[in-house]
Amino acid sequence: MDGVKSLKLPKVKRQELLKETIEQTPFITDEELAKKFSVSIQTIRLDRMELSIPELRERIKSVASHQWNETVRALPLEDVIGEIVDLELDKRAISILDISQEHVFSRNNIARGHHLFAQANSLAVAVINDELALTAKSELKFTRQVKQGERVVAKAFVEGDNDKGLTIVHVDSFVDNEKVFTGVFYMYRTAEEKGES
Amino acid sequence: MDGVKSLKLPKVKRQELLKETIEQTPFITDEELAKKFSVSIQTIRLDRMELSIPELRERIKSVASHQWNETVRALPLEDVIGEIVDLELDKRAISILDISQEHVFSRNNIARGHHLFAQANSLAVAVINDELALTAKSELKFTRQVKQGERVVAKAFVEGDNDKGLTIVHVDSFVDNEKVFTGVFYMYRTAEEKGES
DNA sequence: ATTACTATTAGTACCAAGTCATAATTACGG
DNA sequence: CCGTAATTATGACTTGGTACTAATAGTAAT
Repeated sequence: MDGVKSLKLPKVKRQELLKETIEQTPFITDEELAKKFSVSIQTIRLDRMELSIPELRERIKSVASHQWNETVRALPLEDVIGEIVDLELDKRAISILDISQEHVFSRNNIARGHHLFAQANSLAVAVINDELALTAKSELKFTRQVKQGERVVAKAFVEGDNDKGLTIVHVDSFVDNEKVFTGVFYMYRTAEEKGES
Repeated sequence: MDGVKSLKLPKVKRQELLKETIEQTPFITDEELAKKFSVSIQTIRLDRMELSIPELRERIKSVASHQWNETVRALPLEDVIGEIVDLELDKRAISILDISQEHVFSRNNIARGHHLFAQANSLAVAVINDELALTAKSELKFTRQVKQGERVVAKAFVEGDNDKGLTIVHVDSFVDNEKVFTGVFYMYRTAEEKGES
C-alpha cells in the first residue's frame, strides 16, 4: 500500500516518520510499522525506546483515558480546559490557557469569549470536591480583550454555599496581572461528599 | 476495598452489578472484577460472555477509537457552535446543537455548561451585524440539565443598546420547548453599523 | 437417596503484543 | 581492514485474555 519505496531511510529520518505515523494513527502495531518501514520489529522497538514512545496498548489506553479518564472520579483534570497548575479541592485552583489560533476570531485575533468561559467554568467544576458538579448559574464580565499568544491564568476560589445549597466559586482570569475576565459560578453538587460506587 | 460484603450475590444480581461496574469503569480487568465480587475469574468470564461484554482490551479500544473518530481535529469549540437555522441580523437568530458524547461529562452524560454557553454566546455574536462583536458581560442561568442525545435550540433576540453602547442580546435555549438555559449578553461592537463583508 | 441441572471453579493449551537481555550479523566511515 | 553503529535474531517471560475440558458444589424433583 503505502510502502516506503524500498529506499531504506536513514535512521533519523525513519524515526521522525515513525513518530509522526504513531501520532497520526496510534493504533498501529510494531509489526505493521515494521512492514511499513521495511525493517524488523526489533528495529521498530529500538526506535520506540529511543523516542520513548510507549507500546500500542499503552497508547490506546492513554487515548481512551483522555475521554474516559478513570481518575475523573477523583479529579476531572483531564476534562479541564486549560492546564491546572494548582489545586486544593473545595478551596482554590489555578489553570493556565495559552491562547492560540484556534481560540481567536481570525479577523482580529481576539479570543472568543466562550474559551475564557470554558476555562473558568471547567476550573470551577474541577475545584469542587464532588463527582457531580454542574453550573447552575453564573455572572461574567469580560474586562479586557485577550489576543492570540497571550497566556490566561484563571484563579478560582470557593466562597462557600449559598442558601439554596449552591456552591459559590469565584473565578478571575488574568493576562500579566491584568484582569481579563471575572465570573461568579453557582455550582450544583450532589452534596454526597464522598461515598463511591 | 469496596468489597461486596462477603454476601455472595445471586447470579443475576451480580451480573447486573458487573455490567454497571464495567460501564462505569471500563478499564477494569477480569481479575479485579473477580476480587470485587469474590468469585473466580472464570465466573466473571462466563458472566461477560452471557452479557456479551467484550474483554478489557476491546473495551479500551472501542472507547479510544470512538474518541479518535470524533477528534479528527474538529474541536467542538471552533466555529459557530451549533448550526444556525434562522438569522435576521440585529434582530434574532436560532441555532441548534445536538448534544453528543463530546459535549457531556463521561460519568453522567450531562452536557457541560460551557457548550451551552458557547452555543448561546456564538449565536449572540452571530446575530450582531458587525465585523467585531465581543461579549463584554453576561448573566446566565442553567435551568435544566441537558443529556446526551438531546437537541438544544438556542433563540437569540436583540433587545437594543444600553446606555454604555453595549448591545443587549437575550438567548434562551430549549430542549423540547423546555427551557434549559437563559442568558443575557452585553455585546461590545465597533458601532459602525453597516454592511457586512 | 438418586438423578438432573445449574453454577462455579480449575486447569490446560494457546494467542497477541509486547518487555528484557543477549548475541549475531550487516553496513559504513576512516 | 578494523571498529563502531545499526540492525536483526533468538529466547525467556508478561498480561490479559480465548477456547475447551473436566471436576465439584448446591439445589430441586422424582
